[in-house]
Amino acid sequence: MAEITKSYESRDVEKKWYAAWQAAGCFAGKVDPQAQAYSIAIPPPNVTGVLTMGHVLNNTIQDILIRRARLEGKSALWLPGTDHAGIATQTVVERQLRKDKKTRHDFGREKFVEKVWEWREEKGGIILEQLRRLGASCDWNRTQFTMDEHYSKAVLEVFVKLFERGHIYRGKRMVNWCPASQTALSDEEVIMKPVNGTIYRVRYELTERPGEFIEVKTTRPETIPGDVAIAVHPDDPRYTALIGKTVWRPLNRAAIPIIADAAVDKEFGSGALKITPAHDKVDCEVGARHKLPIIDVLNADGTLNAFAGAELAGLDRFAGRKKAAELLKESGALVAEEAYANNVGYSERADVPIEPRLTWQWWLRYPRVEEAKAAVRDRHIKFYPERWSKVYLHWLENIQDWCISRQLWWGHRIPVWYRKGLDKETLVETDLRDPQKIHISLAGPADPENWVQEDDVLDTWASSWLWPFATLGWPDAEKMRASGYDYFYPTSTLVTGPDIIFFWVARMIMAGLEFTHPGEPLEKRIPFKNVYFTGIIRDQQGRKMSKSLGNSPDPLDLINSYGADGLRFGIISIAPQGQDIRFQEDRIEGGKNFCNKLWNASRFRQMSGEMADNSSIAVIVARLDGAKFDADDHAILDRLFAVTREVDRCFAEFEFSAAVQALYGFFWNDFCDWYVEVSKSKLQSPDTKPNCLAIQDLVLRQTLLLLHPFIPFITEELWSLLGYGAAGSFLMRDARIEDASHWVMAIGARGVLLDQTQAATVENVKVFVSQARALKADHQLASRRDVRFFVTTTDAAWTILEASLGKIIRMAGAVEILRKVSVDGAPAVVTPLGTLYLDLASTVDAGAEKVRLAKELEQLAKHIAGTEARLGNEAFVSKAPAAVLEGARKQLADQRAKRDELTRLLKALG
RNA sequence: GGACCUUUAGCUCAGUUGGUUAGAGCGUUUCGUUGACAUCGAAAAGGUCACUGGUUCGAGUCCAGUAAGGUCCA
Repeated sequence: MAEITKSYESRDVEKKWYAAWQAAGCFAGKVDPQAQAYSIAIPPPNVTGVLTMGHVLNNTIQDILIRRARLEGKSALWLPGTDHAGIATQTVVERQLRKDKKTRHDFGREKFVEKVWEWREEKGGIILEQLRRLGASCDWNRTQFTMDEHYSKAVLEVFVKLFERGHIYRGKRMVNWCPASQTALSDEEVIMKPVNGTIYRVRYELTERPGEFIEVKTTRPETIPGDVAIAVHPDDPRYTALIGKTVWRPLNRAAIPIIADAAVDKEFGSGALKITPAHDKVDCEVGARHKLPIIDVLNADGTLNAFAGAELAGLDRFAGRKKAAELLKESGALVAEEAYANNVGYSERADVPIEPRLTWQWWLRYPRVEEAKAAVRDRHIKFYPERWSKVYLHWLENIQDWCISRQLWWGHRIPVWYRKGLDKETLVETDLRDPQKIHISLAGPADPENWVQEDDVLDTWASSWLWPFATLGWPDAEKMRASGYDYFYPTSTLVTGPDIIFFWVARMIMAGLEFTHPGEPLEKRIPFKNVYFTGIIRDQQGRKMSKSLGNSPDPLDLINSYGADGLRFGIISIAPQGQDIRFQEDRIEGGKNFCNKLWNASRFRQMSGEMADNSSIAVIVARLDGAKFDADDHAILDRLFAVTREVDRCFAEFEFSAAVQALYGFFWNDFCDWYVEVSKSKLQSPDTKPNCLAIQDLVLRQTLLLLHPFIPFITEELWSLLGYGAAGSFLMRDARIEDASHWVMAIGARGVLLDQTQAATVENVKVFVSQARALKADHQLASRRDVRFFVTTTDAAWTILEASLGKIIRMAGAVEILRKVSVDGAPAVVTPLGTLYLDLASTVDAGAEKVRLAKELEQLAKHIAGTEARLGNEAFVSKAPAAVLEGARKQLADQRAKRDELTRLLKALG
């Protein structure tokens, strides 16, 4: 067997095992009727994406779940893929074209889409390669892309079906228009941002009474040429007399009416509102109520058009705003400019202010809204943390129709054809149902020469909402059979960020309910049973990590410095369930250090004695010798089973950081700092050595199993180096994790019964050793190994000490520890196992020693007072549970005994 | 305006149903390379659990309110 080197070098190990796992097909998700299915569909990263810390956290958690499921004997599938990300990808390619001074229009639709595919072949999906570095055990043979032929068919079929079922309609409505990418956006893609801008007070002159004005406030003077009325509240006495009169529009001068509408806020500004139906949602509604014309003064790209008037036409909207203000000033219409803070909607992708714009779009009335609510409310789908279900339900309560069309070229082109020569502007709802005018199908019309296809594509989310089942072959029966749709759907767990709860999670639930397993119960149609929401990773200042801020470390750099396992362990250890995470690189370093600790403890085992057959639990257990068990042996196995149970609990409740912390504490403190140290005595005696090594083998084996989901590479390597697996087998694929009760039974069958009482004595021995060390340190002897201690104690306590004396002497750095009836004048410390004296009477500074003891006595007195007060309280004694009461009494007795001993020591010093 | 989250050691955070003297990592101080590991070991210092009230024999934990910071929705 290969020798374990002095330090763990992650790089080669990671490369070696990842290649080996892949070559052996360890990641393949297979239908196995004998085993329970466990499946996860990856949240498909954008095809343009590169790995961020958010991805690291998210995908590490998924890998943890998948690997744990494998160890539990489940048949696990982690399905990977990427999202075509309409706007993002189109923007990337357009930016590239711009370098050659070209636009997509220079190529035309077909050629441009070809270019995007070329880009994707060449540069897309880098992130999937990066996930491999992280150790992600995805079934790469199943990698999917939302624009794959099969997937596209699913998307278009869903469109056709939803249209047939009456959920889809075409309508001219106010949409969120992004002038940068020149497409409509859904409400979810608009981010409200507070903006410090200017509000303009503008006066409109009454046509019939020159010199009299009505004043309005607006943040958008450039849209004044689009004003078609001034509205006032019908109950506003200031304006009652003016309703029905007209005013002069101050830009692109024309007479417009003063109308009354209850939507006007009397308290805002002067109480009068300019009505610009083309550029504001409320105005549009007011305009419709009053049958006012619509004057659109903006082009699709956000520049002003001819309707804005000669002076403004051609200007960008922001330049136009300035110019409009100047023109108003010149004409005397501008009363004042005031600083003004308001919320402005920005395009999520392009980060420019959106324009409300009246356009024809395709809309979806969501299906299965009530069922989607019930699924989460009734816990068929469980959210972790649970509180996000409230956010989810609130959104569904107030759900609005979804604008699913996008004016892009990269995406799923909507499968709608219009009869040639038809005026799309005049189509009404009934025309959509007229096959002479509109053709809607997957295959397209039989006589394509007579038809023109819809230019728009679908919103990217209108493809990704099918992800959990379209990736399993839906709706193609043959593909569904081949990919195990019936076996793996519903998927087990979705791991994602709460920021896409509306974009994606809610929509997937509705899609799953609508399209999968028709007619069957809800539990079979939901797309996943659990949803785990990760926190957001922030920098030290608490800001979101983002490319533009440059505050996000490159995960690949971190992998190079700390290893993939170190990164995984570190990130999980700082990611409590549902809380945002403040990134600290030193925690990643801590992950690396832990790996090194694990490595070296294994190395110690290898150096301590011949490796015996470790290939199964049975053969290791067979080497245990119950007769040779001492308190430490009982204690370490007791702790091992406790941590096994704790990790079980953590997985059941999705508490990964708690699991990692429990394992860290167990392995570092209980095993390395104590058991390995006491082993050094036990290993010197041929009598205790074999049993001690067998226990180490058991502990290491179980620790590797428990840790594997978190740190897969190093555990696989050590599993192999310590001989736990048969040749050609893998921890990740072939090993099975045993629960604590299985262990208790296994060692019980060997005649070893865990003795809790003995195990408990170890805690006192630890305190004893610790206090002995502290006593040395107090007297500047910490580094000496030749100190003599005396102890005065009871027979019972001495029995415990005597049983471990060799180990204690070694651990405390003593030459000997002698029991005495009484000791005078030596520095002492009161431990749970008796009073411990340092044999240095001659050199003791009695004064300092008295100060030290007095301080301790003082603190103890406070505790005693507190305990006495509690026990003296009649209410406490009569109402507290017996166990608590008994505990308090025992505590008081111990505290008093210690006080008496300290008092005696103090007196002895004079 | 509505909803939710956070506030515990110098820093970042744990703290499960209320019950001994509130924990961890990092940082700090002192000591240490005795053959697993200096990516380490030992010892130590460090907290009015944001504030105010309430419930309770007992509150970091439950309830109400206040303040500060943050997120989402409108």
